[in-house]
Amino acid sequence: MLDDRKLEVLRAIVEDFVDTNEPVGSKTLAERHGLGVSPATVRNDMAALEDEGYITHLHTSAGRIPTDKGYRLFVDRLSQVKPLSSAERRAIQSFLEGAVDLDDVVTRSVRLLSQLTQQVAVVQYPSLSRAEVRHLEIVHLAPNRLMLVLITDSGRVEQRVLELPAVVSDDEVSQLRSVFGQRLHGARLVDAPRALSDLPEAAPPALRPVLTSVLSVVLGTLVERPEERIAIGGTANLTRHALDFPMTLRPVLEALEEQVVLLKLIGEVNDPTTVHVKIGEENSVEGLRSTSVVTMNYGPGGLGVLGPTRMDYSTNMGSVRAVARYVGDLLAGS
Amino acid sequence: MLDDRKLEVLRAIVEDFVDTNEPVGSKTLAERHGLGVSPATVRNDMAALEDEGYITHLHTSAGRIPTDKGYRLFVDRLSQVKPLSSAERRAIQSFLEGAVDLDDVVTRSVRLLSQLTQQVAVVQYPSLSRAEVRHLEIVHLAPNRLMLVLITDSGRVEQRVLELPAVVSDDEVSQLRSVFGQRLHGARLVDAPRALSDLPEAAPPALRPVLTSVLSVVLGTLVERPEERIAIGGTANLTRHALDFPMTLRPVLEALEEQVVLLKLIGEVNDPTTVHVKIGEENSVEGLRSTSVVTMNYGPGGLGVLGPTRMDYSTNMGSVRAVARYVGDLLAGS
DNA sequence: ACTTGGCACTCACGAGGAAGGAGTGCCAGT
DNA sequence: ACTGGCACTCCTTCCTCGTGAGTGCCAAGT
Repeated sequence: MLDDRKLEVLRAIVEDFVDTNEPVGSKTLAERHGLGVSPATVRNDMAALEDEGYITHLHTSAGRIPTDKGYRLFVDRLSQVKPLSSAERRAIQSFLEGAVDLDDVVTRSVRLLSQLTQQVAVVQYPSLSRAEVRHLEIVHLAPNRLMLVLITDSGRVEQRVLELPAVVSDDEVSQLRSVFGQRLHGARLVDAPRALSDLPEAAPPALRPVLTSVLSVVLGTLVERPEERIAIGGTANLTRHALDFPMTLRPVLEALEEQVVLLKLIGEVNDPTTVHVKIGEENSVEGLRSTSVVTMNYGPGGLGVLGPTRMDYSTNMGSVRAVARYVGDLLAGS
Repeated sequence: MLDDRKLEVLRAIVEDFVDTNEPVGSKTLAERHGLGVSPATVRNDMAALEDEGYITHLHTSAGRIPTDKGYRLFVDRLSQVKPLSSAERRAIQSFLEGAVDLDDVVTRSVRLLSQLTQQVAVVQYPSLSRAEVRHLEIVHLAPNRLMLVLITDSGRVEQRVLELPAVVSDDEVSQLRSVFGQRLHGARLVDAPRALSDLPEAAPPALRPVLTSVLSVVLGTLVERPEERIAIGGTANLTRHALDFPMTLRPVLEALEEQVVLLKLIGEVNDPTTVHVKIGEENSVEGLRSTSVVTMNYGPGGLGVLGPTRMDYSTNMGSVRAVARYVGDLLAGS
């Protein structure tokens, strides 16, 4: 059905359209790309491609533009992830190496990605659930008030304030500290419930009420529904491609304000080691049906970029992959 | 020069224009607002107002619209901060009371403000410099690596990782901990340099090298250039008023991505107890010359909203003031 | 001295129409 | 299976013209 030349025509259409943002006609296409056939032949191929749903045209006498299905085929079979230039690699490296803490790494990654791709960039903080506990600090804020500060191996710091039903002494707090410290140090957060399950019985009776409160906070807010954080940047780039958005930017901007949506974007990844692309209607999020998302995991979290379906997939996939790898290495090494 | 009726005409123009987003003409104005004079009279007043620079028109046969100067006069002399309805007050209260930690307070405030005003909301995290130290924790991550976790009275938590030139023992770390703890507890961060100035001499010689490193990080990164954080939300609201932006949203979105710019917006406040308005050209930030900003301090930080100059100043000022007060109370009480 | 009705003038805006042109689909020829 | 030719579609651009909202100014009224 789709012989090699038809695929070549599709590739040419996608590349031309991405480049010029104008529906591409048979004549210009046959000229510009060295297909070695006449416009008429290209027209026939185009008609076939249109029958299969890979391209459309807005009205009878307009050029063709790729459909979501067309982009999909292009990404899957016709394009390759484009490696970055060595200059770009160096830029990434030096830019990310300057980061002083996790917040900084994430912030810089967002900037970097949005500047490299000229799209909206999204970076998830390392997920808590898969993280290892490096330190759990219990701070005695007030007689009946504690603050838990959890530090993970990826450098993330989470805190929770906790009101106790009864007053506790400094001494009891340091007992708590050592008990939790011993049990949790080096444990992964998902394993915490198991590691802590027999705590109440094992502890001295006097400590139990406090211990149970603290335990429930640790398990409840840190393990069961760990707070996922996400950084976003480069929203201004949306206006750069404003022409590509059929209606307005409104729904897109609205969707991008929802943490849940962003997590969904980044989280829906099957294979954690490759770049992943969602195109237009493939997005489960209403309001992002006219956008494409390129994502990848860097290990304990994900990152990616979002832009119009008419984007340079090869390059963007390259950038996302490169940044994901650098960030992954950076976090693993620290 | 500007008698009462002229001022009344200006108010009517501003209110009408904010309401309808259409240049307002003498006839409709004389009808809709009970001015008790004929259109011709209104026209004369308009001509006077235009001579003074309070209003303009885009072309000869179009209605009048307020200039920045006109809005300024309106805000200063013709409008009052509009108190919120009791329903709104209750909504704010219940919405903010649900917050569990500082991050949550800030995030919720941003949402709240952007929803109340239908504009872009900006909330600064409580500034570190004015904050009191509640706790400084020193965590021994690795033999030659420490993490400092600073907790302030406003609930803010800052961390810094610190590489030491030499290996330190757990014992030394706990000494450090107690030394810093004693000196800093309850001190304001701006007073830290004084409180810590004689530390190296007072400490046991063996501890000095480490102590100096830690000291320099505390002073350098936490005191001298404390990291200001800012949360922003409701960007999608910009598209709601897209018609009001002469060019595109681009420069506005770009400006909003700069932390520095946001800080400038919120920071340039003289009187910390009242609502503050910057209108159009009054904004020192290029790119925000077509926007107005309504801000107020809530105590250790500031917050505000940003929108087109054509905004409902009375209501927005009311919302900003109300939220600032609630947030201020909330943080002071915790 | 201020206010008012009248009146000519300006100018954005939308409708209607024609010319231009890019691009298609189809067919017959090689 | 490819190609050139050709009629057709229909978007785009440009023009014109009528309409109406709104103004500025003047002379008359209070």
